[in-house]
Amino acid sequence: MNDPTPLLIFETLLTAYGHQQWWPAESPFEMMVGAVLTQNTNWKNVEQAIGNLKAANMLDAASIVCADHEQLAGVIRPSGFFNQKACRLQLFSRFYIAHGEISGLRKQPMDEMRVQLLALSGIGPETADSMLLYALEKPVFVVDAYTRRIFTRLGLLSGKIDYDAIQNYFHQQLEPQLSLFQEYHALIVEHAKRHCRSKPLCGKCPLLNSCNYSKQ
DNA sequence: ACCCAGGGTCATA
DNA sequence: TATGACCATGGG
Repeated sequence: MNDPTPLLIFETLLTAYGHQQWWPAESPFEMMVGAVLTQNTNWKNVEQAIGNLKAANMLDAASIVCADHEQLAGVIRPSGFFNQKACRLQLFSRFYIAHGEISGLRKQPMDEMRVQLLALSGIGPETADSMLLYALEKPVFVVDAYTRRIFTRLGLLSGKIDYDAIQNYFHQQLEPQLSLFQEYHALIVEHAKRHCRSKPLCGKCPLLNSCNYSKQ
């Protein structure tokens, strides 16, 4: 069988899992806060932290900027790395206000916005791209650890390759369509949740049909 | 008791 | 530039 294309993998995942409703958040700002809180952290923990922010009536940029560090850290405690993340949220919230909140951010060209997000301490490529894709509605492909793992196993990516190179690969292989990129990343996360977390292969993996899945 | 999770930064060589 | 240490909670 020929190598599967990224589009074929997408269709396989979509058929297997159906349409995902992503990102789970009630507002763009909540989405961006979630992007920081979920760094190397289980989403369940993030839900608690966001629930705490809502309960404290602190889920807006002004409240986060004005909050006392200790208080903010305490509120987001369940998400782990709470000291770091409190600083990151305050830094980002200041940026968010300074740039005209969501409408201001959405007016910026995608590449410029990406550079500016990356310039903030605590926002790396995956966090920046998640924000661009789900809050600012720019068609960027989000690369996460699962993406790397899955496509390496499929034999479509080599092990030694950095974030931007992987992203370039998908940008070349797919039409830059917002809904496609939003759905694709969501499906990859959903796939990882169901399969291949600790165990590499389970018999029900929908990607088993897609040729080389298993090598490495 | 160990491993992982919807990463990123910083110090060291 | 390329590893390693570090951040920290909650669930399997």
